Amino acid sequence: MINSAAARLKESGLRVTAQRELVLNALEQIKHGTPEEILVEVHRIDSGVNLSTIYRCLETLENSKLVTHTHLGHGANTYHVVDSDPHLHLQCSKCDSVQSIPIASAAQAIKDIENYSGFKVDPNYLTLDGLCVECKQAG
Amino acid sequence: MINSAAARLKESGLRVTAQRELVLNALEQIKHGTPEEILVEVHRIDSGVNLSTIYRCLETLENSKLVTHTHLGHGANTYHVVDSDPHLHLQCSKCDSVQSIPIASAAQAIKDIENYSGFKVDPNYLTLDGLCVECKQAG
DNA sequence: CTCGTTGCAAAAGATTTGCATTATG
DNA sequence: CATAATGCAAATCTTTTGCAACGAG
Repeated sequence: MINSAAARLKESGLRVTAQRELVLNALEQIKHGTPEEILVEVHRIDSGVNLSTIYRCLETLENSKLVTHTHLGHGANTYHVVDSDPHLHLQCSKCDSVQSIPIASAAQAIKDIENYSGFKVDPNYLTLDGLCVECKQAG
Repeated sequence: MINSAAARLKESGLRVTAQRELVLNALEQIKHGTPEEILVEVHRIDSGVNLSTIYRCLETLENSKLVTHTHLGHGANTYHVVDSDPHLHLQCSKCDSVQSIPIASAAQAIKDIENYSGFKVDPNYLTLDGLCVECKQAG
């Protein structure tokens, strides 16, 4: 837990609602997940929360930079909390497993890309496809 | 044009159909696009082609490595032809513009990430979000 | 000719929206 | 108490699938 969900909402100037706290806490539990997966986690605490509320909360939280999302693989979007230790995602195109690694491991490389392109890269959104260790060996 | 669409299909052991040629040629024209955008381009030549055929063609072509796709931004999937000069995509989160840069500029980045994680990265799928030059200056 | 491919329509899945109700500040 | 957020149901958008007709090899 970085900081209480309520505190982070307040800092961002957002209303503190039970649902938003639940979404933030759920994301901290599961690290990353689709709206559907987040709903399941939220329902462990309060089964009355609606899917469209999850979507709306995620949109609000993303606007306030409390969460971000990436497009993992071929499925639905995946959201995760923004924290002090940004990371990038590696997804295996064979088994769909997702691995997170600290952004530092690619920091210099990202600088190279920025210098080359003039682009300001947002590493929170970075997702790479490829083969994980297991599938690489198996294949 | 890298090689005639029909020739590439034949090389890959695929049946040569008008629709597949149209999809390949459309992708060469527009460089990258969603199934819907590809349909529009294909319809300039033959307005009888069905959207589901576009989806099926793309799937087939992707299986044979003639095209790949990435998840750009917040919208639908984007497909592009595979050519001899692989590139990665940079998408601006503000204006949604897409810039392609040669893979070489990220080669070291990818090596670093592979060394760190054990992952075998497929750079054809790589898309970075961030701010393009214009929006960076504007913002 | 045979079997893969296509068109069409319907189904399935994901996300968004209108509106009445509830709850925060 | 005013206004933003929520629940619910319906609408929308994207992608997939069953099936009969068509076309490549």
